[in-house]
Amino acid sequence: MDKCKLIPLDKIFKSLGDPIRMGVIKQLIMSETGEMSCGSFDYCVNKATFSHHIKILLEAHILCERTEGVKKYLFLNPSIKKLYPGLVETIRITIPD
Amino acid sequence: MDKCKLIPLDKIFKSLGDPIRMGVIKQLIMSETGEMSCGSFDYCVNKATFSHHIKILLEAHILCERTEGVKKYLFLNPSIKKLYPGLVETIRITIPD
DNA sequence: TATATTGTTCGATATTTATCTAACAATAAG
DNA sequence: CTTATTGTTAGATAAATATCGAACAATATA
Repeated sequence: MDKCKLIPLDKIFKSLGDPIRMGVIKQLIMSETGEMSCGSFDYCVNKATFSHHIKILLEAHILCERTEGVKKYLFLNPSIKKLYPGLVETIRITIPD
Repeated sequence: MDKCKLIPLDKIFKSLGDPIRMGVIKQLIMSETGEMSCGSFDYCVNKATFSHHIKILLEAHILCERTEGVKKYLFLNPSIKKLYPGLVETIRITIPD
């Protein structure tokens, strides 16, 4: 739970400092259910590259995953919003209405 | 003023995603006057390298500068706090008391 | 069992980034 | 005018990162 406290904020920022990864977060924020399978995101790179970016977000503990059959569903780590409430809000206000 | 709106958030995050640059922001937040000269920061790299990191923060418009004689004083861009109030607060809560 | 779907891993490559030393520029002080 | 202070720039190098194609693994379906 408090594992996120152990993740230096600069590592979190670093993981968010990429347009593709930021796109993932924004799409999750905008999603109805709060979770999306890897293949359901909009992205403009090879799927291997996309997988690489997802891995980075998972390792920064910004995302959590849930496997169902052959699909892997991703969602924002609820602890992040608790520990750094201003972080998700900052991203949210950059999403056009 | 609203020039910051034009800076994509992922670029801002990227500029913050480095321990040295994060150190600069934290030291400014903790400073009495809100501004510090380049040479007055604590850092553990060559001064040329440090200058490089400062440049990145300036280009991300997170910092502003003011020159006085041979010294250059740096301070947080006031617009950042207005546009992204959660951002500075997120950094602040990671600073030990 | 054979095929399709979903996602990861491997190996290679190109780009970006961090870092240093040395030289430089601008101001200040003697 | 000479020297010290403060910070930047140039050039070189090493490390990290992004990217892709191809092969793979696991599950689902026909």
